[in-house]
Amino acid sequence: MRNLIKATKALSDETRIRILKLLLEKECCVCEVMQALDISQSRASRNLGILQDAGFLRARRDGAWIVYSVDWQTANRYAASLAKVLRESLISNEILAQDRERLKHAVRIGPGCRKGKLR
Amino acid sequence: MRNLIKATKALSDETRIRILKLLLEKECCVCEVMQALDISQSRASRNLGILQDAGFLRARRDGAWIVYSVDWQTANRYAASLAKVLRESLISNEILAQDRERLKHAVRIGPGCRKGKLR
DNA sequence: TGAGTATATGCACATATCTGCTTATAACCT
DNA sequence: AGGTTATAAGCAGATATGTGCATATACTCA
Repeated sequence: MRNLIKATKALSDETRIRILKLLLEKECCVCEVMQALDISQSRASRNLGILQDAGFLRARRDGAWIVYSVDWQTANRYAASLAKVLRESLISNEILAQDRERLKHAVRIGPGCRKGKLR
Repeated sequence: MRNLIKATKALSDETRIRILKLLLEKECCVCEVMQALDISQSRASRNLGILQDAGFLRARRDGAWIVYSVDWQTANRYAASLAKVLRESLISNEILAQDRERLKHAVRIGPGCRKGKLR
């Protein structure tokens, strides 16, 4: 029961739904997520952490970055079930379309990019 | 998106999961739910209302009682999807087994029964 | 090894959620 | 019609949640 609640709780927040829908398209590092959703670094990191803790995501290091992706082999079977539902949901949502669009132009240069520090 | 969040939020609470699992077995009135889960009347009523508002349940009057049941024809398609997931979940959960057991002995005599007013 | 940087986390605050208690509502049934 | 009763809802208090800001951590890469 605890696992199920953890999974549904994780999915009961708009920011996290947007993140998970994004990652269902393509794995991302934290700085790509924050650019795609146009949110702060701490907000992106924290919500990625919550999704990971709930069993939706796995993280791996890739050079300087930590890349998050959907964990279909998760230990939390409820997370996998819900991820499947989400995959078929919100197909033509405008907000999510914007997120995907911004992701196209996102670059892996770290959180500083949002402060105009594009070196 | 709002509908999806409403549905997941409704399912991110243990009391409501217990109620929905109970109603997946058999439709119930409020006083049966409070007896089965051993919770207060206001708590039962409020959480039934939240589940109904989220699209999981429908209510109909039956004599003196209002009977809640799972709404498979709900306007919120996400609620239906999640209800399907829940139907296959928590199959051998101990708490839910107890709820079902207490439901067997529940009677439709209203909320007063918990205060020893068994006339 | 050390400077630099991507990510995580502590803290504070605003807001939301859940519950019990109490009272209001509404519908039945005589 | 009116008393009775099942259910809903207002209120207050405790707890949980989401976020920004600032800082800590940890890893890379020269």
